Amino acid sequence: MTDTLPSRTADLPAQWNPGEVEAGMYQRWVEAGYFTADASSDKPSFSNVIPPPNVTGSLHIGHAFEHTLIDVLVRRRRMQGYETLWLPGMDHASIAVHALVERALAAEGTSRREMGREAFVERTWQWKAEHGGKILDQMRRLGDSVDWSRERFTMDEGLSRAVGTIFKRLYDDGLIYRAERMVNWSPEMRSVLSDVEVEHREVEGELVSIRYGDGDDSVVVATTRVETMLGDTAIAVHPDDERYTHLVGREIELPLVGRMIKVVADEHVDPSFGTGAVKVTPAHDPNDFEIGRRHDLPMPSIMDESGRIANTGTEFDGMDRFEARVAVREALAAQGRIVAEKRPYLHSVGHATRGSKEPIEPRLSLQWFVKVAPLAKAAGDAVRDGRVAVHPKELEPRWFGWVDNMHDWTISRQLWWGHRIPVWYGPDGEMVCVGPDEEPPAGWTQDEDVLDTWFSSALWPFSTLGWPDETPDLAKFYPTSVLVTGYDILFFWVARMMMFGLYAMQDRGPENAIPFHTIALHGMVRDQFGKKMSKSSGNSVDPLEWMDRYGTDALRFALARGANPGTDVPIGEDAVQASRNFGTKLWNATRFALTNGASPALPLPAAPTDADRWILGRLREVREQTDALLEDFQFAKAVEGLYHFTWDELCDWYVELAKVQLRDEATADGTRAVLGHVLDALLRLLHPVIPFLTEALWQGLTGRESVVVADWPVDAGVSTDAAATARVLDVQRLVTEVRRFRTEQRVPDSRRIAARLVGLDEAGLGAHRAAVGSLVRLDPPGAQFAPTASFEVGLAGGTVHVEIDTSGAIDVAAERARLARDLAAAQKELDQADKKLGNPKFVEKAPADVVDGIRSRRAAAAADIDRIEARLAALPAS
RNA sequence: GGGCGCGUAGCUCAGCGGAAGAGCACUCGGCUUACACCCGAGCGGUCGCAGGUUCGAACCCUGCCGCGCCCA
Repeated sequence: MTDTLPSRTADLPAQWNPGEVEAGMYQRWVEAGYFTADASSDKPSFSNVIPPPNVTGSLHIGHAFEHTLIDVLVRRRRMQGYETLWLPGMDHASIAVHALVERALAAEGTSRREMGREAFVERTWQWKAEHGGKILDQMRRLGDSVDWSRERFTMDEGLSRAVGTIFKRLYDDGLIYRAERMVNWSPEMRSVLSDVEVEHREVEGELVSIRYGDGDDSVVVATTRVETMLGDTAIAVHPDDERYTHLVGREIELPLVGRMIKVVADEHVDPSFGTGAVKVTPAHDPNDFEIGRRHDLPMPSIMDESGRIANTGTEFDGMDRFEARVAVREALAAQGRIVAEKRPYLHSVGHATRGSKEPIEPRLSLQWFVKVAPLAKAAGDAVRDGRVAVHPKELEPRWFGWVDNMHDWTISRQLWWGHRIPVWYGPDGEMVCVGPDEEPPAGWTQDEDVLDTWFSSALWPFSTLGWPDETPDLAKFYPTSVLVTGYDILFFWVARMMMFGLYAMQDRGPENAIPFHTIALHGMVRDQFGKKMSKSSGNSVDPLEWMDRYGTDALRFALARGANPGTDVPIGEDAVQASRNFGTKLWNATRFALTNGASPALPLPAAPTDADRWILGRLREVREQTDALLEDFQFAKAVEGLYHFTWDELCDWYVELAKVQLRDEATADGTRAVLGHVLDALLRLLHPVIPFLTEALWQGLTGRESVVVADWPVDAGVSTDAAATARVLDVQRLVTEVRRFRTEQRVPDSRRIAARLVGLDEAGLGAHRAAVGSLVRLDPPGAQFAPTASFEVGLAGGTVHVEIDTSGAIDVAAERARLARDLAAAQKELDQADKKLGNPKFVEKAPADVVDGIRSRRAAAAADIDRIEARLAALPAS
């Protein structure tokens, strides 16, 4: 009886109302200091940095996904006794912020150039204070167990110092250089972009064929960017192309401009494309630039930084590039020089992925670069020699494909929001790189440009820990343990973090220079049909809405449950709802347990029942499996396993069996202990995934402070009992068969019917008579028991003969149909087994255990057939 | 054009050499004293196609068809 154990259900509301509880619960966790790391701790460390979100950003489903995975890892390690640090923060998103602030300025009728650098930067800080960092509050709603006391921003003083320090080192080592190169230019931002900030897309343009020169000395070339002809300095043909041999070395007049340009022979020209002759604009096309270098051609720039035609001395000067494209074509047409036009013509054009999204313009420009070859090689080697693991391993080729073929990285940006390049120029063109503690020579001027945001993000795993100073944090938490991020941005900051980490920390030796031991890659969140989410297709979702509707835990559970390593995660509202339902199920099961006096504080029974032994054994297996899967970043399988255990085993079977055991004084206390013990462990195992719900339930169950800082479940010394498990499985099989019979015979679920179970003792299930009766609502046979139907159920322990009084005639046709289905299944089984066993090569070559398995399956099938046929024969004719 | 990957139940996906699985959806029956956000029972698949290896192939190999992504 429950007399000695006060019911604690009173502590637990009948329903879980996440919206009312989550925020307060999170605040308590933060105030209790659970998430604050201690660098002086003796515990082993588990640290990771959040891949810094953009200061302009707000939480989207991809963040929710990534943060859920990280939080699962972090919360588990915390419970396992690690000194955990999950460090939050943001990057300053130079281009995105510029786009925002400049748009606001334009609306006010001014511009950054008008207001000047200092005022602009001030204005931008103000913008950040007012609007930046929405995502940080949203992280609180998600339950991220981050250490807010260590929050960082890439423009913080300390992090800026790190930027200056590494720039100086790289510069002094010759790994940063300034050069005039063909770059991706954004006329709208008036800045260069790096290769990874440009995305090539197929667009409909035009292909215009133009005749240069006249008569026998003329050549036809084709282009999609007609306006660039103003900057042509040559025509190139393949050296073996006999059509043009007579022209090579001669000069042809460039239409509209009047300049004489050379015809050059170059191996890289594809003679089969178009006319086999190409116009060469060295200052405005990467391929042409290379041709220009090989043939020492002039490289006049014909466009200014905002994409307007300039310095051609033609009427087109001052026109925008797209305007000029039309005007130049029309002018050429007027001269009869247009030979052909294809429109629309599908071709690939680079577009800015940040800020403006406009087509980028290849442009010759003086910029700062990082010489990546040695750094990228080190980044590749770290994975090659196993110092850094990539999970899942299948994505390693993607990593190598990138770092082994990396181009030099353009790090200067013609922007003001960011870290200004620490190079100063003297009056006579001298140049000096000034370190953080150094003073520039008087009268010298600093480079105008700022650094790419990723230059500072690349330092994130150590700049946030205090580098370049040798801080306790750095000593304790670097290298970080794992970087969880999407495979789609492996090239963005992950590669850069690796390069800079290995470089900056090289004094620590190869093992300890790495920024993280493991790169765990996840996929992208897609809609429920597997389609990419995007604003334009209208299928993107707001995670906050789902959190409002179903609670944070439901969202986290749904996301984690879909997280197979490195693959995309389709998710729809259905999945979130199903996860909410799971939480409710767990809630109700715990309430049931509490109502019945369950407690983990009770001693496990000295003489556990089969059901006790079974569920404790299963708990052990599930715990071990969960551990193994989480160690391998297999979130989906881990969560799925816990879902199955909770719902299909604990709730569907153990709780139902427990109801019987609780009615019996001999087993009641043991059941309370087992229920309490299993739920205690289960709630801990689930806590990293659904922190809020488990906290409420666990506190209710244990009366203790918080599951956040509870110990991760370990071996309780209970091993799986094979015999007890077999008996429980037999009970399940028997119960299911009787339920099936009841359903087919249309006996209402609520109606209790009398039945006799013959052979139960012989099958080893004597102790489960009451349980079976309870689970299928059977009454013991009374004095007047007169069965109207009977059937046999073959179990591992023996055959049980079920006699049932259905209080009337049975539906013979339904029973016959049921038996026929069973017979067909058994017959198929028998045939398959016979076929295998009839093959001498199978018996000879297959492993003995496989052959034995088939033999016993055959025997079982044969027995089933005999039984079913006998039963069919005994049925009255219908 | 080069590389990587994927085609398994209506949908989304596990399984990757020895009895075809899950969630959701669907059908039928149930307010059975934790839970109708639930319970019980069910329906549903020549595992893209064609060859090959093997005693045995959804799983390994080859080719083809279809679909993604990354890099040119």
